[in-house]
Amino acid sequence: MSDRRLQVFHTVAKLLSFTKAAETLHMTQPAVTFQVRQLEDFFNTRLFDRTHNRINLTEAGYRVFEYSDRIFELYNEMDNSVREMTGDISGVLTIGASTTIAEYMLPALLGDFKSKYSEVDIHLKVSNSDGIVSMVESNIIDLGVVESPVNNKNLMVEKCKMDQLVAIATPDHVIANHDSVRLNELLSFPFICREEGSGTRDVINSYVKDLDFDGYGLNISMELGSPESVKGAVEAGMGISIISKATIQKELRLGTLVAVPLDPILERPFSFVHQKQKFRQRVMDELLEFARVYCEENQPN
Amino acid sequence: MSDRRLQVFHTVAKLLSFTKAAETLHMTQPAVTFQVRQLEDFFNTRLFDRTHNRINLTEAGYRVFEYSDRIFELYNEMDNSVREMTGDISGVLTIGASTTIAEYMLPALLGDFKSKYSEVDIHLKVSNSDGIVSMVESNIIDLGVVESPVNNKNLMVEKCKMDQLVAIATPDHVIANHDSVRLNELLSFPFICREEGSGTRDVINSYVKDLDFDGYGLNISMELGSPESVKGAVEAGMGISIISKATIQKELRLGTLVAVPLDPILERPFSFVHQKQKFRQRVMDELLEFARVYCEENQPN
DNA sequence: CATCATCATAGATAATGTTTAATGAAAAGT
DNA sequence: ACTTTTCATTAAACATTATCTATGATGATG
Repeated sequence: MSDRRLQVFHTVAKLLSFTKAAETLHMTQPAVTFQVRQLEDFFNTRLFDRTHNRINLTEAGYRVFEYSDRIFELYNEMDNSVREMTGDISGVLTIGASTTIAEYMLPALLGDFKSKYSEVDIHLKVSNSDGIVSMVESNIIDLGVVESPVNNKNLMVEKCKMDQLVAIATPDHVIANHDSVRLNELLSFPFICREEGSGTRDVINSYVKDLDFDGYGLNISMELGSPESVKGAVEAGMGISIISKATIQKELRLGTLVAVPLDPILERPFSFVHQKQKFRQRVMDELLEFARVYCEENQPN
Repeated sequence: MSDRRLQVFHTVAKLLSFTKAAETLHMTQPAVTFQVRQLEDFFNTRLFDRTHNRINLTEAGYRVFEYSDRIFELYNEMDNSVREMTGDISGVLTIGASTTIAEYMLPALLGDFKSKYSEVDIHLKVSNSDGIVSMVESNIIDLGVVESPVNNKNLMVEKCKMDQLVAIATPDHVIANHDSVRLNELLSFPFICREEGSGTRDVINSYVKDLDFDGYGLNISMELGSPESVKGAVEAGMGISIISKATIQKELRLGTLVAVPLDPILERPFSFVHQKQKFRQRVMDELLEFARVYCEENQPN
């Protein structure tokens, strides 16, 4: 809700760009110009300095920016306050997540959430971890879910163990009926994995390093560019792999793959990041709580 | 500026009536219904209880009302703050005044004001004193100018001596070249005046009473319903009268009437009334100051 | 039970906001 | 110095939203 002109202005002021503000607000950039000018006409003064290629807030603009911040905070507080009173869980929640999470973890979680709270509309943006964090910072998204640890003291970070990495193989493979498998048992088999630089590969690398094998590493026979292709290769019997359990739910149900927990267990916590302002959207608190419970339930397996 | 829905809602909540809110906001009542419903849809709850013929705020509505108050205050503060910074005097000012003031005093004052600050738009509403005061109270107008004293501790009242009552006659009348005239000198002439109940008549009555004549009153030969008709009668040589100096500027310039100050002087202060909130429109402060100066200048004559 | 006052609804119209396409102006690359 | 690129503005067509007119429904009042 709230005043369109102020909202558009606020976004431009935050991003210091008409173009980026337009993208963020899902509108074209002339429309942004229009709204900002409305506001400038109203105040009878320029709010942005456009003399250089980069725009800057004028003194008046800065003041409007500060006030609009406070005004939006109040709007937000009002919104929460009313919805809390009426017990209403509805609204729009904009979430961002890194690729793997967005593709394998969130659909199930958000699906469940949505079936519980049907009046919530969820918008999901996909980007890499850094992108997600900066989107949270600039209020483009309400909530970010990323793999890597986040170090940003301006934001609230909450870890959630939803992901476990497991060894996978075809059902007829030697390790298929083990209850768990130690790393050295895997060394002899051809190993398929993601390319250097991927989040999953990083985790596996440091797992191997932590266990401190005396020189011997994994027998990497193939490096593939996506979780899907890795699964495909393993299903085709080309080797084994270590992969996020969340990504292979369908294959487990179909019986085309078998998952064997590692010993010691290899977990990768997810981080939920969001602004640490006092008044968040009620829907978001609800989703966070929902996610916590979800983690507990889907955890120890 | 600010959010239309909230603004409309706020007005309805204040007046507890869709119809009255519509009048106040210069719109039709269905439009008010529309905006309120937008807000109710947004919050997913009713804000007004319409079960009885009189509407009432629901609990949620009351909360929104409180918040909107704070939000508008911020908007207002932002507005003033920015305009103060840029030295901008512009905007819309809605003034209300009682008939005589609106017809004879304000046109000159507002004309001068407007020629100094051409970007100010002034809306003038005319009503009786009580009506004006209650309009100020419910924020329908920003500033009220009335004759009678105002006793309302919720409002700020500022007196301003702009009006002087003088004796008027044709230029060939006996009293025409007096520097001043005492009441007893007037008693012998046919006296024309406003009807019982009018503000001017009240003032004259109490003036006569205060001077405590021993029984003799004015020799009232005619009671007329408007300042214009009183002037006309005096111009036609039918008698003398006592009238607000502001109402006879044109006649003085034309020479069709002569004004003689009373001894003692008979003054009628005007009262400016407005809300006493901290943040008023900058334009209004400017107008008040302008009026003060104006009073000083047009005073001692 | 009829009448008045008040809010709701529907369809037409007016006002605002948005997009597409073209233009201008400043910075970066050649 | 000259193109290319990036970013904001302008203008006109188009879309959305708000408002008005006319009318209906409901509760209060005499």
